[in-house]
Amino acid sequence: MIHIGIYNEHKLMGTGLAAILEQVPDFDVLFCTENKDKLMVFAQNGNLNILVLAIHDTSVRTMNLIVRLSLINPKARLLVVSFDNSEETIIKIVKSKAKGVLGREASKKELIEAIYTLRNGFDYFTSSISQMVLNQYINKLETPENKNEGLDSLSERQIEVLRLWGKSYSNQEIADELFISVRTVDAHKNHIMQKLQLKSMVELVKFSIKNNIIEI
Amino acid sequence: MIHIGIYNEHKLMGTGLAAILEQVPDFDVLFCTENKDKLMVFAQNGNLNILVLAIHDTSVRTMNLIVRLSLINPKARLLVVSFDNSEETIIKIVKSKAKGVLGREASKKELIEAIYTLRNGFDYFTSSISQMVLNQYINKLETPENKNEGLDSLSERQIEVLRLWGKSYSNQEIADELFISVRTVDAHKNHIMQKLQLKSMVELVKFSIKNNIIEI
DNA sequence: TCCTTCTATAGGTGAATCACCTAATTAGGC
DNA sequence: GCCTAATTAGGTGATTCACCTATAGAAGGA
Repeated sequence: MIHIGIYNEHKLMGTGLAAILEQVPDFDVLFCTENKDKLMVFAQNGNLNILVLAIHDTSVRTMNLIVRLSLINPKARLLVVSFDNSEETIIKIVKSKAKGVLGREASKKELIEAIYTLRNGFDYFTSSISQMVLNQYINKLETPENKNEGLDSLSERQIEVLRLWGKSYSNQEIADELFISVRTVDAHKNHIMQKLQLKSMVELVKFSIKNNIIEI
Repeated sequence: MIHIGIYNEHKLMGTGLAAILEQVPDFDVLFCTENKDKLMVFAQNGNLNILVLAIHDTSVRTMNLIVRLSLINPKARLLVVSFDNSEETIIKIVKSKAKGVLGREASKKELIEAIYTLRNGFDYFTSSISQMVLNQYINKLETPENKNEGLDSLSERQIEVLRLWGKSYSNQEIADELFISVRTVDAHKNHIMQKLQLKSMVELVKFSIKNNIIEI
């Protein structure tokens, strides 16, 4: 008997998952909740084998939730079902201690397969996802020099310029604010673009949002 | 016997909904798909009474899908299950010809109740949602002048330009893509900025992200 | 210590874009 | 028929972008 818990912010969908799993004789659904606090209590159950987490975003809160769950009950293995199966999201989930990941294209059969696999002590990733992870790994190998793509590679001054620019300041306004020449502001932006390998201002805005420099 | 069709981009969740509905003796699940093209074919089935649509975003594409579905088979009443139950989203869904809306907090019982209600010719909205709609209606009365702040105020062409620009296309590239002059592209962007009362490109990117024109 | 690398600063130049306009044509609504 | 909006495109000057170069200082390694 495999004891399973379900968490889904979308209550109806959680109930749906439960309905699927209850069809399998080996499976026993211990709980199914859309409430985070209740989840934290239920998750401490010593009998719990598998915890199915359906997530709808990849916010810091959500990722922290996964980490916390893996800490409060290491015996319960985490199976994350994610609607968003972009490369970025998958990497985030894998990093956050999940033992298995299913994407939006997963089938009922795959869900059941994944649970058995996790129960047997192995990790499970949907084929499309494992391919993705592999690609990511290969890319890492191919660039021995870490591209240093993140915020860390930027200097304080560069971030400051980016921050003001993100507030819709013009170059002139930024220059006035920082008591430097407009050309310097321009140079800073150029250096940032070069360093981050971005093609356009649109991508720079996206980067800034991802890194919490610009609020949306 | 109520004949039901299910569409959910998240295949697993669609299967889950099917599992719930199959437990009800009165219900007959005709199909359950995550494929838009197949949905379009299945939806034409004359026997179809209820079409359950689980949606994960409120992009123009998704809303158009709802409208199209209501047109190709007016007999099949649409029940939309939305993860996002913000006021904005609900209004969009209601506008798009859906006969019923369920939010993320809906229960299995409510789903079944909603289907019976729709079958009987009435509309169904979760309580939290109907309250919201009411509030919105009151607000509308209070502001006779439509603010027209959103995506709706933009023309198809303007959205198209915005979409390409959001893909980091330069004005010249957009012009080539759409077979128009660079100046026209520029004019479109100016009109967009004016209409939306945006101060900078940064704000335009934010707007585009909020409205699912740019993916992040 | 010297050498290298990174950073902050600022300038040059030409192309592209922005921010203001005007304006013709067309389509839709009242 | 009139009015409004959309699409198209051009003018002009300011601003910014995308390439460079260049200097002074700081940090770090051989």
